[in-house]
Amino acid sequence: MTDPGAPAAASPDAPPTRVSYLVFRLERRIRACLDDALARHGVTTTEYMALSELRLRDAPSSADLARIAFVTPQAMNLVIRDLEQRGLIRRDPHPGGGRALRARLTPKGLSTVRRCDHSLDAIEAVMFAEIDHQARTALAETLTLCARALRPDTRP
Amino acid sequence: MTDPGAPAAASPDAPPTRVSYLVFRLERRIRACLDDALARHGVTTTEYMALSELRLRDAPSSADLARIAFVTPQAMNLVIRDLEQRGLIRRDPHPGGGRALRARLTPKGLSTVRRCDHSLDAIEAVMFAEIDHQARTALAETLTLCARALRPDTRP
DNA sequence: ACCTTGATAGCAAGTTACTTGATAACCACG
DNA sequence: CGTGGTTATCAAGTAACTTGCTATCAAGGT
Repeated sequence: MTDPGAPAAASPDAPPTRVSYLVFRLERRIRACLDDALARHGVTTTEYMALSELRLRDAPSSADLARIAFVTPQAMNLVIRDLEQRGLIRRDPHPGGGRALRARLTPKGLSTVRRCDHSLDAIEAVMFAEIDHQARTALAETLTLCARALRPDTRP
Repeated sequence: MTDPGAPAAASPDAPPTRVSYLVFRLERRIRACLDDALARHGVTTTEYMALSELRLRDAPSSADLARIAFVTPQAMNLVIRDLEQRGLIRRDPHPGGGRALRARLTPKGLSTVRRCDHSLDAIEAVMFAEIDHQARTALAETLTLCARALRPDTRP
């Protein structure tokens, strides 16, 4: 059978493979593996990403998280409210008043995100098996620069 | 207002940013830009990827394309049939018999995919503005290796 | 001949992770 | 006091998948 990874020739003008396309493909692969692994912990990849961001930041609101993840406030709110109902996070009104609710991980949420981390560690170990340390850091750096260049909000 | 790009401190144990997460974020950004640009040409990102693959390969069937893109045959079939109805591709029965239909780009499909290429060129130009040529090739190479490592089908 | 096997195309329904649009609460400002 | 900005939340819709099923076609085994 034809190898799905190799172009298999037969093209009049051969356009080079786009980096964007490589990003799409890799994202699909990681997500498929991660969805599968996280299902055993009862969370989705989207939820895991929100939980990770909550651990990293200082009690952001749902709208803050939406800006971070480049999604609409409504989309993030659905995720956050679901996580709250399942006891993985809790939300308190902002001390300075206002309508914003500051979200934090509960102990249960923290232990969940730690278990998910181990699942992702296993996937990245496979993914990076043939990649040396220098190439990994170069990859992370370049990906960060690319994402920053495509930001909609113009920043310094 | 908080910068959504920087972690903004305040975390007990600071876990390092995962490469997977960087891939997810960049994919989201590229897709948002590309969906927007391709809408003017009347195709979606998914359709554009299928059209690109059709230009690169020698008249694959819908099932072939599904394997290439890591989706189910049904999912790819929906895309292919829609593209056929819109006259961007045509399908002929396989000369060796069988049920498979070999898909090819029509002239209209080819000109469409070329116009889409220019849209993607513009996006990648922005994305790579601060990235030198060596880092770009290193990025492409590492992404390819990572995707290959996560393949479900074991190949040499 | 007959029947399974394997690969394909196609239909139907359901899911996930979003989207836009609208409503309402809350604060600060002029 | 009203006006604008930010937030949460409800409602409906969409893109891009998924699983499950059926039907067609060719090749191989008995």
